[in-house]
Amino acid sequence: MKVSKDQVAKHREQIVAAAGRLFRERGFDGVTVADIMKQAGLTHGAFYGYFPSKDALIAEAAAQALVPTPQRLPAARYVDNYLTVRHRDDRAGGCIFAGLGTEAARGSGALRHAMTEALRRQLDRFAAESDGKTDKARRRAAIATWSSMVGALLLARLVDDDALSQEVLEETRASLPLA
Amino acid sequence: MKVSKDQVAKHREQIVAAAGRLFRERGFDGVTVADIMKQAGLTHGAFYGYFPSKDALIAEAAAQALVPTPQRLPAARYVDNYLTVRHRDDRAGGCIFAGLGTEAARGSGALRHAMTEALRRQLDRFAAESDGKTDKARRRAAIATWSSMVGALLLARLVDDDALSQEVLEETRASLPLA
DNA sequence: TGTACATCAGTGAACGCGCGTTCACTGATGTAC
DNA sequence: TGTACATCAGTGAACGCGCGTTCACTGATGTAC
Repeated sequence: MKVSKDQVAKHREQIVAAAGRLFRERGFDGVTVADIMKQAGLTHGAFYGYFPSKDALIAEAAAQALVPTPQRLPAARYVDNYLTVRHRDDRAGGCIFAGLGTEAARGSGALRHAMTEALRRQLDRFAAESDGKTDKARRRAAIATWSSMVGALLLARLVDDDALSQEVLEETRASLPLA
Repeated sequence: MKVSKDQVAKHREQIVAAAGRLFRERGFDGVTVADIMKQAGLTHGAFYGYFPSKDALIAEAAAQALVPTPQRLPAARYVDNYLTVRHRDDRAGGCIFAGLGTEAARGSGALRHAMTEALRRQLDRFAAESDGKTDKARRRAAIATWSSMVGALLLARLVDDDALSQEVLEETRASLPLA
């Protein structure tokens, strides 16, 4: 049955939000359109009224999950929260780079573009809060910091030994100038 | 038709090698059993004479791709080779952590275990060649270095802007003590 | 060494399932008067 | 404001395809004599 315009807008948000969480939790190929629609409280048939394809939703869900949070923590606090067991275990709500990075590298142009723009924002932000002397030094610190963070979280999630996993998080955090 | 024991051993190696390359290139879900068998010069039906399932092959192909190369480069040279455009563009022959890491984190126990053991070897190796003063400092440097490398290569492959991609590789390399 | 036969690696058709996607239909919305 | 009707969001069955996996069969291997 037809539904009010408000409901349509709400449903669209629910679909994108459900997709963002499910994709991060299970990977792009581990989630079906029907899974997403069910989590959004609809049936799978309604999907194609909102998006032309699963790929289109992937790009939009990723872009949505990459918008900066309104309250910008200082970079140092951001880093501290990032390299934690809590973040490691919150795949559905966690960083997309560390959660879907290797799959996204083989993804659509739209997806890769959204992630590239998010990476630029992240590097600009870290560079601005770095305490290097030159622009070049600050930018280098930002790149090195972000690479470490993404790599460490990926490794911490991959490993099947909790002690090693925590060690990776802790030692990486301890090695970062910002933290 | 039946085939000699030598051929069987050769075929097994070809299957594992083809799988290792194809999985890294296209992801675990982007490659079919038939794709792998074709690349190994056989038909798909023969697959289950070698492995009980695709998952079992995934674990074995990853373990195989993770065995250390016989000639061990000094860590500094390894790092220099790792953070290059050549490695970035050689997905099929490149590092599994940066090529399949986020998918592997959702993979089977056998796969994650193989990657965990490979990570331990890598960290031990880097720590041994680090020039920190204490064991703790050397280990921290090894973890920080490897996290940066994996993260940087992942980001360099993900990005859709070649200049930014190369910048990530170069600035990460420049920030590493070992290089 | 040569021969007969049991073994078994490989082939390719087939199965069953789940996925992305389509579509005829339903019934609530919201507009025109 | 109330009523009639066109619109269209949502439903759920269905489609078509590709995948992992199975299996009856083939014919080369390698063993027993």
